[in-house]
Amino acid sequence: MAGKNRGIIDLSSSLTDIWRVLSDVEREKLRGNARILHFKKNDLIYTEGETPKDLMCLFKGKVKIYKRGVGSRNHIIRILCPVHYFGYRAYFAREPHVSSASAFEPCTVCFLPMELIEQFLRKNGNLALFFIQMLSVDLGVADNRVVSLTQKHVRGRLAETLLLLKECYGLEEDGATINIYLAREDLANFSNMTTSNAIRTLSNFVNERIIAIDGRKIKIIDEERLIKVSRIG
Amino acid sequence: MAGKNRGIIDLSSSLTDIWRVLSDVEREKLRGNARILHFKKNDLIYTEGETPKDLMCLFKGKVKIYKRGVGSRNHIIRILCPVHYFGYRAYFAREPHVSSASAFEPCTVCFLPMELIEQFLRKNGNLALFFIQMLSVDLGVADNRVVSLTQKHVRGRLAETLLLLKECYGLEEDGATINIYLAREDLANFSNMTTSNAIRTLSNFVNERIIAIDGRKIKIIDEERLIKVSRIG
DNA sequence: CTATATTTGTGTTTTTAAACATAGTTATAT
DNA sequence: ATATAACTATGTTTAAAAACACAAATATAG
Repeated sequence: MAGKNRGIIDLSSSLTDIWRVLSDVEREKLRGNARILHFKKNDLIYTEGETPKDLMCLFKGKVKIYKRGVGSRNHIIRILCPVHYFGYRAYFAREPHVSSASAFEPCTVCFLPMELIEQFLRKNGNLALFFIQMLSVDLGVADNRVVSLTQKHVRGRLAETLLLLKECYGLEEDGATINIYLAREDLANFSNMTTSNAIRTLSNFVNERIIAIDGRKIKIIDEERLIKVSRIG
Repeated sequence: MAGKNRGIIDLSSSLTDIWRVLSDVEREKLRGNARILHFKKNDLIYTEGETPKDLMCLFKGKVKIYKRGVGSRNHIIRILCPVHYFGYRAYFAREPHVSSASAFEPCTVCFLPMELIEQFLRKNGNLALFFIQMLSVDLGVADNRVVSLTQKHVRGRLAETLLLLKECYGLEEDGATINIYLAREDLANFSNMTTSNAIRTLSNFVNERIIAIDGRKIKIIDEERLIKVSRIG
């Protein structure tokens, strides 16, 4: 795990979701145990097999959660934007991490000891519900995603990924360009296809005037079509 | 939702996991609100789009949780054996069911109102942890499964499924036959392949003396090989 | 700023799995 | 008990995606 520097950050405004459901005593205790780390582009935040110790909260930057697959093919499980919590599932399941997390771009992450969190949530029903809800939503997303990834064709999968990226990271000032700078390989690993297929399919979308590309920047020209392609393949 | 008859069943011995973490007051309240229903083979227990109302606990029988996919292709997300809880995820995520549950064979299911459960777990940290753990384990399983289903080849996926079935439902008295009676179509839907591919690949496994089949009954002859095939494809 | 490594783009070939067709078999309902 | 429907088995064809190859463009490190 790389990362350094203790930033001067207002926890109460950054950890909003959790902060809201904590008591004053809990807040104080948490404040004293929070560590804030910075990661450079491509830095590993945690990795498969590691023992989970902290609840992590992405304050700034973009993160991918991914798994080693067959051969050297990675699979991106999900992508994160601020403010989202991660890294806690494996702790609760009492098992090592089954995935890795790394920074797409420079990130600020807050680390909170899971032991403390577990201690709190045993007494604090709202905090417990907070985790139950996050896990429940993520499990629902996973259930839906597996059908898309296994049953849709390449075009449908890539279209879905582009829409997810837009959903997660939003658009730039032009109201069309997806606000993330991704290698074709990441696009492929998030869409269950080879890099060449991602490149080729992206080119096809350009020819069909569904998107426009400028290097790694992707502009959505015809969202209706993209949604349709995502649905029917 | 089909089902009938109020069975005479000892809740305390059947709901062991939850029962253990409840207070006496909670137990009494739950006892008064539990409904026990019986389902016939192939009966639907709940279905996609329905509003989740109950925590369900499988007392007896075998259940599949599945999703409608592209075209008429279903995807089996997971299979359940007694005693396992299900149907609560969507309630916690505050959304309709994204999956359906149906009975592989005659089943006994206990229904507990989710409102009551949520009310309890807000005060009862152990109950909250119980759900957090179940969700965390299931999410980890889902994360692993998606890589298998998307990256392994047909042989590897089917081998993995056979091993999962053995894990879940165990073996018959002969110590080799998997204790479940499944159509090839279900096998296919659980392994992300077409029915013909499930049939063909099963035949191949028979020719290779990895398994033996007698109608729908599958006997594992060479588990080592099956594990190897599951790993390397 | 330049050299080197990585990524992107395209064409071609090969492999894998789906789709289709059809016959035989087994369940199921009446 | 028999008719009907559903499932299983196998061969053949077609389509989709992976693998491979290589040139061009672009990042990145020193």
